[in-house]
Amino acid sequence: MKRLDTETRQVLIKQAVQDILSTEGMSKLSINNIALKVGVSEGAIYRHFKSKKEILLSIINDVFDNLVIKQQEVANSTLEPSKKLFTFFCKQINYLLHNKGITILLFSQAVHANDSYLKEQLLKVLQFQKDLLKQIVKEGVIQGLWSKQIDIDDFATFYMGIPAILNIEIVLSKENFNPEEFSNRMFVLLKRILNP
Amino acid sequence: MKRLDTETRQVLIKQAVQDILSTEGMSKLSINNIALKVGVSEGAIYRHFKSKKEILLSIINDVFDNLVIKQQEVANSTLEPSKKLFTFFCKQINYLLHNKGITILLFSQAVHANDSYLKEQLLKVLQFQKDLLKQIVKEGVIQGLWSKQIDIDDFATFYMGIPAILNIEIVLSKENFNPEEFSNRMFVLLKRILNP
DNA sequence: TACCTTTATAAGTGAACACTCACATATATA
DNA sequence: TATATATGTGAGTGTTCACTTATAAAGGTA
Repeated sequence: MKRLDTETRQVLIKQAVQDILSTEGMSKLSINNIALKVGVSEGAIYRHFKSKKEILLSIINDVFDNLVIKQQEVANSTLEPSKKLFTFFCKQINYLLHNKGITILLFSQAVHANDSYLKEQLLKVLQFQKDLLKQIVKEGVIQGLWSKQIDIDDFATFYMGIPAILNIEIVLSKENFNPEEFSNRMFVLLKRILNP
Repeated sequence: MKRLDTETRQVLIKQAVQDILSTEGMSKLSINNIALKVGVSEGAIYRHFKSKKEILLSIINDVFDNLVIKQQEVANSTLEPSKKLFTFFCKQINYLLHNKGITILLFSQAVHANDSYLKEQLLKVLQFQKDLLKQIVKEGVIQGLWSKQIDIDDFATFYMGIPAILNIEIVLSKENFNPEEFSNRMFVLLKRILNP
C-alpha cells in the first residue's frame, strides 16, 4: 500500500466522508465505509484521526475557514448593503451545492448528533452566519435602503430557512434543479420583505 | 406484567417513540430503549409492530390524519384566503411544538433515513402540505388580495423553510421561546411578501 | 548498509443494534 | 372448569459499530 503523510491522508479521508454523506447518507458513514472509500484499512484511519468525531470536527473547521470567513469578509466589505446581501447569499448557496455532504452534516447532524460538543460546533456555524446577516441588514436599514419596520432578528431567522429547505431539496435531488435560478428566485422574495 | 390489547399497546409504543425523539434524539431511538420506556420486554414490541420501520410509518400516518387532513379542511373551507393562510400556518406550528418528536422525525429523518420507502413517506407529508399552501395562495392572488407578481411555487418553498428552521430552534430549545409570538412574527414577514 | 520513525494492515475487542423463538401465563370464551 | 388465543418474557441470533493492538514494512537518514 502506498504511504502518504498524515496531512495528505487527512484531506483524502475528509473527501471520502463528504462523498459518502452526499451519495449514501449519514447512516452509511461508518469508519469501515470511509476506509473502503479511501482504499486503506480501518486501522489506518485511526492513524490520522483519533476518532470519528474528530473527522467531523475537522470538517466543520474547514467550513469555517472556507465559507464563514469568506462571508465575514463580504459583510465587512465596502460594498453597498444590497450587493453585500446578494453576494453573501450566493456564497452560501454555492457552497452548499458544491459541498452537499457538508450541508447534510450541518443541518441534519445538528439535530441528530448525540454528541453535545459536535452539535454545539455545528450550531455555532449557523449562529455565526445569522449574526453576519443581521449586520448586513442593519446597515441597509440605517442607510434607509430597507424598511425600518422589519425586525432584523426575525428576518435573519426567516433567511436561515432557505439553506435549511435547500438541504431537503438536495436530498430530493430534483433533476432539473438550477442553483443559479434558485438563488435568484429566493432573493426576489427576500427583497420583497426588505423593501420599504 | 399487565396485558393490554394490541391497539392500546401500539399507542403507548408510539408515545414512547415520540418521547424519546424529543428528549433524547434520533440516535437513542433503539427498540431496547422504546421497550424500557413502555415498561415491557423487547420481544413485546415485536408482538405489536413487525419492525422498527413500521412504528415510524404508523406515526407518519398519524401525522397525516391529525395534521395534514385538518390543514386540508382549512384549505378547502370558505374562509377568506388571508384567514385561511393564518389558520393553516398556526395549525402547523402548534402541531410541531406539541409533537416535537414528530418534527424531528419529519425534518431530520427525511434526510437521514436509509430506508427509501420511509423517506418517501416523510417527503410525501411535506409535499402535501406544500401543495395545500399553494392552493390557498393561488386563491388569494386570484381574488386580488395578494400580488400577482410573486411566484406561488417559490413562495411555498420559502414557506416550508419556517417549519424546517423551527425544527432546529426546537433542538436548540431556547428557554424564552414563545410559539404564539414566533407564529405572529413569521406571519408578518410572509404577509410582506404577499402584499401588493 | 543499518537504523528509526511513520504509515500501514489483519485480526481482533466488547458493545449496541434489530430481530427471533421457545416457552409461559393472563384473559376471554366454551 | 377446560381450552384457545393473545400477550408477555428472557435468552438467544447474527450483524455492524467504533475502536485497539501486535506486527510488518516503506522510506528517510546516519
